Amino acid sequence: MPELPDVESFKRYLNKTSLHKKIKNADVKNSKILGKVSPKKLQGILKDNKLKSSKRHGKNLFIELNKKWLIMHFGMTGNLKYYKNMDEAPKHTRLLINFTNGYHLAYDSQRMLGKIDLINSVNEYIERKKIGPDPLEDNLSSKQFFKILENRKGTIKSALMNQKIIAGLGNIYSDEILFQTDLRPDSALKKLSEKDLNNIYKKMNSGLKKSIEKNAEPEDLPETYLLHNRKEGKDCPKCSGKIKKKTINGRSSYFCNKHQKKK
DNA sequence: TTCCATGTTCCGCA
DNA sequence: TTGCGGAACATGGA
Repeated sequence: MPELPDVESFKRYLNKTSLHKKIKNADVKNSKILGKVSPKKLQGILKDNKLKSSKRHGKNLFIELNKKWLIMHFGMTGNLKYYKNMDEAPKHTRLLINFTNGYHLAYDSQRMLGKIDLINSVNEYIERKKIGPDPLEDNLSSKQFFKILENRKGTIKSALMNQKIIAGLGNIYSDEILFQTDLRPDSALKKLSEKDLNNIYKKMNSGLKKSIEKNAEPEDLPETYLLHNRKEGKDCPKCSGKIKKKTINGRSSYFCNKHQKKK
């Protein structure tokens, strides 16, 4: 799940459910999901604290505490859930925050590919990790978009997925954007015209916004989206073509063999 | 049993 | 320096 629209949905969910509530205590269920912070320190800081505000940049969710920020990355299988009764607890809870009102907020992660850490400054973190601009949060213009892709080698797909170039797109949304732009994911970046890049820019923005509008629920997205048939050999949701699969940058890419052209 | 999965990082090589 | 392939991480569904 967790690409930009999913993390944005987590953020809104967190804001709606968990901000400004007094934390009774917190429980690190599996310390492998922690970065540098120790379970003891994290639990100590969360105890009697409040979640004050939240920010998102790319696939990262930042949650403000007193003078500190909690950073959550969701990996491939991360999720947040706010609930009251313990029988609703998600199966793979790795961090559990218990509020004094009797409710709980669980960070769930089946495959544990995500990370939770404690940092001092959001901007400092983004700079240090060299994370690129967020298309929505940073209001990225088409001009800036051209500029950050300028003089880069490789395929358009790997550029879109590279968090250091642009933050938030993953495997599914990169494929989706290129599907809607009629370009094959293995097209060479330097062969794309300004018009191609402008199309990608537009589809990226409209696609991300549309998905956020629908809380990143795939079933609520238009039937013409690739994600409904993102499997080798399936029918193209847009034309009479068939879906093909190719490994690009170590990830499976899916595209229509008919309406998507390689440049 | 084997393959694959919405992510990131590290290594070796070109 | 940049980019790519492959592997590793840990878990479960098909």
